[in-house]
Amino acid sequence: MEKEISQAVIRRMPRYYRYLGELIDEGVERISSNELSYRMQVTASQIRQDLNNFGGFGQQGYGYNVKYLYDEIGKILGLTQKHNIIVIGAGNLGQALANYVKFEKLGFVIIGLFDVNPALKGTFVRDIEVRMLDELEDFVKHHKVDIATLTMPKEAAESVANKVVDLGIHAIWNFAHVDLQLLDRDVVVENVHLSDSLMQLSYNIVKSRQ
Amino acid sequence: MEKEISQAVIRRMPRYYRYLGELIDEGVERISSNELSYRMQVTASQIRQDLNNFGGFGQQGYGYNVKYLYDEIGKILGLTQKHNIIVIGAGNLGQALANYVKFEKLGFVIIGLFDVNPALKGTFVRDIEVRMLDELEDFVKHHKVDIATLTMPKEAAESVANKVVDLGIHAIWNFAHVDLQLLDRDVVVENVHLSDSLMQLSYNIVKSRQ
DNA sequence: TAGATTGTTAATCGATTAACAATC
DNA sequence: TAGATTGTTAATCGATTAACAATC
Repeated sequence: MEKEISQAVIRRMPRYYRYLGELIDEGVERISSNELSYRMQVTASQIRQDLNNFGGFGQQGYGYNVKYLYDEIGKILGLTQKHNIIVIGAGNLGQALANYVKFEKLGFVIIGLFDVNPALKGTFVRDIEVRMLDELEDFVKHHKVDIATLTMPKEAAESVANKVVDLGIHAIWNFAHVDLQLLDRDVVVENVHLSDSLMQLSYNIVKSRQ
Repeated sequence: MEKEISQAVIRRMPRYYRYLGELIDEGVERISSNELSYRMQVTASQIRQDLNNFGGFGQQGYGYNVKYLYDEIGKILGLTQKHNIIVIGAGNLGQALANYVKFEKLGFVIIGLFDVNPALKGTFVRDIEVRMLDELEDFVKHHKVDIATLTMPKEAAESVANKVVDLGIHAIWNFAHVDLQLLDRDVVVENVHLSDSLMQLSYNIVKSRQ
């Protein structure tokens, strides 16, 4: 196996991707690590190190071809393939995510919305029908589902997460405010803990006042 | 000035806070760094190091008093004071956040919702009226606003961010998919880049398949 | 060719873990 | 007092930055 690439590096890749996309929009064809470092407020050294984890995308004396590098990072991030997403928990946050068209441009398409509240059954968010959670097994049989988004209350998250993995979904985007205990299960989890983010902001507010 | 505490440490504090809250709910009175490390899947050494950045909260031979430590971390994170929040951008995400009651338990209260779309003027989300953005200046004069949440399209984010700081709001919770350039401005920014999170998940999906 | 800039090795810095003396 | 466990120093590990030879 090749040497593992650290999550610190992975976390920075979407940002590179975003800046390169902006450069394309501006019509910039080539860029040096030095110019990019100035724009992004990171060191040129870090940019070159990060990119060289995945291969040599530049050319000495020239720099990087913007379009080429953009496409390569897209490949690295798996954006060349479509990702079908379901959202479990059709409350405010679930509906908000289902309404987000922006994700579709990156290849992430929400194809299903589930809840346990019978009052929501058959209602629509955009063109997505809200189904009952007990229909999930049948749904998964007929649709390819790549990612399950968890936007239900934290009490239910763990058991739903296990169910989802049982049904063959191997990626979870978790908004529930718990650490899912899925040890030894074949699943990758990405957490979005909004209240943690708010608390970090709060800390920095207090600090800035000192 | 005391030695700066790294953001790596700060990022972990809300998680400690959450676990200690759960321990209180379970009726646990005291806990050792070793027991806590087992629950949280981190090293006991890291827990003790992290906490000792802020002071000695434990007692040799005893461990940590759960309730006391919980309260102290709450103080560190600034949760003893109420934070008034406004949300700018009353689209899906903005409305979802305005509907989140959970944040209120932590002292974060959403007191205003703003947009530029006249169709939304005067509508309500929970008990929060949607106001037009040009009413913001007047609103800020009559209400204490601690945090401005940006949930508008990225094109507008930078100018709104500057306006908000001009009006005396010194904290921004930014959901717009841009890096706000607010150098030399007296403001703390916390970013939530949902599509970056999704791309990181996508990378890990591809990797797990190899 | 000469200048520019990468890819990569080496040096530094910071964060994590281990160890243990202090002490409850 | 003896055992337990912290607070803190020292050691290790990993990530970032600097330097420069390779090369376009």
